[in-house]
Amino acid sequence: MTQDNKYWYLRNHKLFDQLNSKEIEDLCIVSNMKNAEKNDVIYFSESEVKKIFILKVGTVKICREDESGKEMITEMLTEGDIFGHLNTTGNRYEYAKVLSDQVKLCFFEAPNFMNVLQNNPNLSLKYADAVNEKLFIFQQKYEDLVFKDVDTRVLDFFKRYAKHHGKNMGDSVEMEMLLTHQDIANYTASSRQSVTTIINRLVEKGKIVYEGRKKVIIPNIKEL
Amino acid sequence: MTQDNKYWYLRNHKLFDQLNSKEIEDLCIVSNMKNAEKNDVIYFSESEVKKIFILKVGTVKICREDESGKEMITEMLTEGDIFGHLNTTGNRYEYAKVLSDQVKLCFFEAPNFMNVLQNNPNLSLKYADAVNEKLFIFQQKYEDLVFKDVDTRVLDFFKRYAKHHGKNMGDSVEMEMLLTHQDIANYTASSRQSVTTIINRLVEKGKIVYEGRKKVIIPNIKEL
DNA sequence: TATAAACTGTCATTTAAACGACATTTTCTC
DNA sequence: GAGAAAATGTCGTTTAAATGACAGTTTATA
Repeated sequence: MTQDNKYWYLRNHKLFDQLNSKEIEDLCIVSNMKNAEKNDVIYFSESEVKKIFILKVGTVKICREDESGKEMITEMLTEGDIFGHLNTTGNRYEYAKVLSDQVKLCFFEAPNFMNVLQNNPNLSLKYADAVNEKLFIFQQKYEDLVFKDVDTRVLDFFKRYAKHHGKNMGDSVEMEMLLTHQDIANYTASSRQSVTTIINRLVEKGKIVYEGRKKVIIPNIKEL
Repeated sequence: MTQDNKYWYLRNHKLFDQLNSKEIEDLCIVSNMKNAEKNDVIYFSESEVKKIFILKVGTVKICREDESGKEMITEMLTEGDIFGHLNTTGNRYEYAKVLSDQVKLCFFEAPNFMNVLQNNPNLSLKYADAVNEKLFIFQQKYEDLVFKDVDTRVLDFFKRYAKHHGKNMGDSVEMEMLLTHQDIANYTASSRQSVTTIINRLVEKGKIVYEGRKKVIIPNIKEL
């Protein structure tokens, strides 16, 4: 990964698009690039140094586990998304695992990133915005878990997945399915068997179509 | 509420403690103070102008409802806490209701607050921190809802309530209970009847003591 | 201070969804 | 391409917790 690539990537990220060339160059100096592949764990919340990651290519899941090892997927992230933590306060054990064949990402060590923030009010605001957006998503997830039943949550999962990971072809959406039923269960706070049953009902109704296990087509996203 | 009171309040809030006198004065100009009393609704997410509130005195609950009117309490806030929204993106219907006899609060209209943020990188960072803290809390709430059963969630509620609303007297904690069983149910994503039963079990075990309905004592917070 | 309204207590009943168990299918790997 | 491993499909069973119903208690208010 050359310095030039790094430069252009940062330049084109929504967080940094208002920085001038000098500022981007400063960012370049404190940023690192990294590649990883399927099933790699690329981030531990318990690691020595706090880091902020920005996904450039690929898809990862962010997971937590309870004492018994039961996994929960808190986020599915893709191009342009950020994860990791700046401040060290009370963040529970959490890790990121690669779902796509490849990921490319860029990361900063927290203290370095903080320094840059300190000198760029606009960037700080954008960072606050990004955190705010995540806050909204989690508030919504929480609300969904309280108010909605499993069927609805799984349906919502497909809508959201289609939005973030699908290719639109008119009303229909085509997508590569990177998650197993168990993963979908872990994401929707449900069980593997329930997910299987719900998906099969959706397939029977023609709302979604599976071509093998890895490719899903939603014939009409509006009627899902 | 005189200008002086306003000044001292802002001056002593953690968000603003690094601003100089001139900056605090600027904040004063765009800030408003407001009093309200028990059961008043002081904030609607759907109101015309987006606002940021800072609680000075008292306790409020932040609620959401589903279509059928079922209430969920997302947050219990007290002195120094902030709520409301800066950006307008997709925040669902949400309101704040006063629980204590009195509240005093201070608020900014979003655009004004943004202006101040824009010129104070340190303040932006602190604001980002505050949002981050909220994010952590919601991630934790989500995790608890996925992994923990009702008994544990209600117990956790008492621990948290003791921490934020209790007076410590050595190992014991004394607190004014501002919530009904129904409120606790709405906060813990549970039912009124379950909460009643669980509380009575805790009382039988001597873990908590009720003096009337409004005063609760936890004899030994460490053994709760 | 009487009456209504809100809150709490305690049942039995229902229900959504997890769980266990095992068969079948697909994918991986040697 | 055969065997192992992972993923999916389909049941019956279990379970945690909601719900409904009604009685008792406290608090509000007229």
